[in-house]
Amino acid sequence: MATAASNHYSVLSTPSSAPPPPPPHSESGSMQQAAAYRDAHTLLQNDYGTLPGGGHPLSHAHQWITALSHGDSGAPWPSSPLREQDVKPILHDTHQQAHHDARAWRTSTATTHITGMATSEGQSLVYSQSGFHQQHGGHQDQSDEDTPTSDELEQFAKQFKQRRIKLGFTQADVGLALGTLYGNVFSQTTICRFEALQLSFKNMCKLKPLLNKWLEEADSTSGSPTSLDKIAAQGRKRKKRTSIEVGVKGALESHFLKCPKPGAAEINSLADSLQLEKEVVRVWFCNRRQKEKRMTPAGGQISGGEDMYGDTPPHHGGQTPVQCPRPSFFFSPPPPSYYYYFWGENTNLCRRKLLIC
DNA sequence: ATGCATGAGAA
DNA sequence: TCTCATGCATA
Repeated sequence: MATAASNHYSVLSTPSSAPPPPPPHSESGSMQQAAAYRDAHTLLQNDYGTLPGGGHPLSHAHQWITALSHGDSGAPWPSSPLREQDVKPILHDTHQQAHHDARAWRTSTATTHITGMATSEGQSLVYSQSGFHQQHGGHQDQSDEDTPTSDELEQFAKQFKQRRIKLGFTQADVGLALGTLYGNVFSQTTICRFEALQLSFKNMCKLKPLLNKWLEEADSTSGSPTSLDKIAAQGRKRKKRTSIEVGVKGALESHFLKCPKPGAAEINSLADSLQLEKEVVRVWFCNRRQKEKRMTPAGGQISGGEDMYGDTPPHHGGQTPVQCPRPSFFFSPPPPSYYYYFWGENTNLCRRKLLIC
């Protein structure tokens, strides 16, 4: 089953050699570029701005590529190493990031001294991953230079989102703007995750300065329209997204609970029994683990340690890693359907609860 | 908003 | 082979 990838790989190619990324020109008016671009594209693309999360019926820049795609059957995906789309923003700048990782996320209460606007902090996200404190020991302040605390990040994210929406920009717009402004393009996805605190702490720290700059730009600037230069899409083939069936997914979840880090052999047999490509299974576990490490779970709350399955290296030692072959009590054999429902979106939450109990 | 995927770098 | 940052594609 598992409606695996239908042999169709979208090919995104740009005939002409894609024009180089926007030069790090003056920052001033650059902001408008995105706006202009947005306007222009609003007419061409469907828009994402209408996302329930608070989007505006604006545009949705990053999908401009799809418009250029043209079928190119056959060839298995990894044929073209030409991956320009995943424009890896090479931000070497922003302090090579401290050692802290996702785990450093929002720990205890911490100091919530945000410089930004007031946001009803009534929902305290609880993506605490155990109890790690960030080293705001010696120098704390976050400006852009120092490592912000998770609370600061949280506040900033909220503030950012609010401002962004007020200014009438979509997440995609911002992503593009970052490209025109600083040469680092980001997708709607990334901006979205930033706002939702679904990135690793480290990643959040890296993006914050950029978004902050953008915010300042956007705030200050008002008119001056500018050219809309942007990065053109590059061609490449991408495996069509595999759609894993609910049932299969449940099975995977089940295995994940027992062993979040299955070995090759295990993956193989799993893939075999579930009738999935081995690679798909492998990737699924990778993504699942990654998801587990993010601070904000789907539901928006969580509050446990990250290493419940002890996959993390000798990091912040001391913890008692729940090794792979963990006691299997709750995932005995109730009817699958039950499980699916049980896990749903809040796998993290559920699991933690269970673990705590 | 999120699931599956890619690729660089690390282990 | 994993982690991590990131994004296309899709719900």
